[in-house]
Amino acid sequence: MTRHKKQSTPSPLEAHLGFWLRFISNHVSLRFQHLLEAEGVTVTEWVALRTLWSQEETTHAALIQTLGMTKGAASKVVSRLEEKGLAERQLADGSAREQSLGLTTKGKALVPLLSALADANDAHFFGHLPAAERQALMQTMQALVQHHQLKVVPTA
Amino acid sequence: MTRHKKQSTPSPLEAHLGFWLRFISNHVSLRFQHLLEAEGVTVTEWVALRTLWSQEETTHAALIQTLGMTKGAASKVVSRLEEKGLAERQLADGSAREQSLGLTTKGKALVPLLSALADANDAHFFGHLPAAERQALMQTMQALVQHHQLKVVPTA
DNA sequence: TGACATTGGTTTCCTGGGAAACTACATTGC
DNA sequence: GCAATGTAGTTTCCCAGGAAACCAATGTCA
Repeated sequence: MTRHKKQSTPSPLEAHLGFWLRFISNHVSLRFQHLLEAEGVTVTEWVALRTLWSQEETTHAALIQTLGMTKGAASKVVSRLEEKGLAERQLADGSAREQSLGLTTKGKALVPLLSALADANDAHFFGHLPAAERQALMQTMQALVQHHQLKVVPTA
Repeated sequence: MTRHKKQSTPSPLEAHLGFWLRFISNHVSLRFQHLLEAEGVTVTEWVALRTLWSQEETTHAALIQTLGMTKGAASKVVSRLEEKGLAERQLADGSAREQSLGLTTKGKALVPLLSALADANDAHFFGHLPAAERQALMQTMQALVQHHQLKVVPTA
């Protein structure tokens, strides 16, 4: 935190909460990425799949929202999923342009499996914490989102 | 967390602590990135600069450590810093291969400024929290690192 | 109805990082 | 002394994502 006296030396990296969050977050994501690898899917693809799973009909725009990526990137994600036979685009009713995205049966079958991996990964990293602390941590994070009105995950 | 009964529906993304950490972390990094942009420097470059600042003499290997990147990528970072006139490589004494890295005067001058930005960014995101909570959060993060013996930031 | 603006989605170009091949120095063992 | 092996650092190739140009369908307003 900034103090009023002039700092004689620039604050070290580890002085910042941002540093530690990034540190942990990267580890968590990286491990998850390795888990997913076995299923031939990337983390972003997982997010997309999970999103498509919840809503039977999803628009491209909605996907962009939850993915927190540019529309160009999102478009490519969908293409990849299509190539892997997990999702498919089709034109939305009454439009020759907007598309509705959905999972293939293969995709639908895969999601629960991936979800289990996500659970496992979270358990691996945080399972040893007392439930109260886990709860508190999640609370804090959500409060931050709230406080700053953070809208969409920028994949940064 | 995994329950013993079979889940009827795959757990949503937001059920995972990893999700929230990534969410916040990305926002924090992204904003910092924008701040740095004005100075023509990326986040990784900042990390490298700050590291070089602490030790008057840094080896390439040491840099790789703190950057948490492959040696190839690290090498490129150094090259970029060199092009920007912020750092320089030179052969370590008594070796025709190992190099010692250091900041140029321009680089040395820049670090405190960037450091201030890092402080400001952290303050922006976490400054409103009571000191105790900030403390607790950092504690939790560091405990996680400890518990899992996390070694190096994988930039993922 | 027809010009213009808007909007959904794709494509192209560029950048940063990982993987692995590669180069040149260094070390070890004979 | 010199082959074989190891090691520091660079380079090449590839992939994912952002930015912005682009294309086509839609909406709007005169």
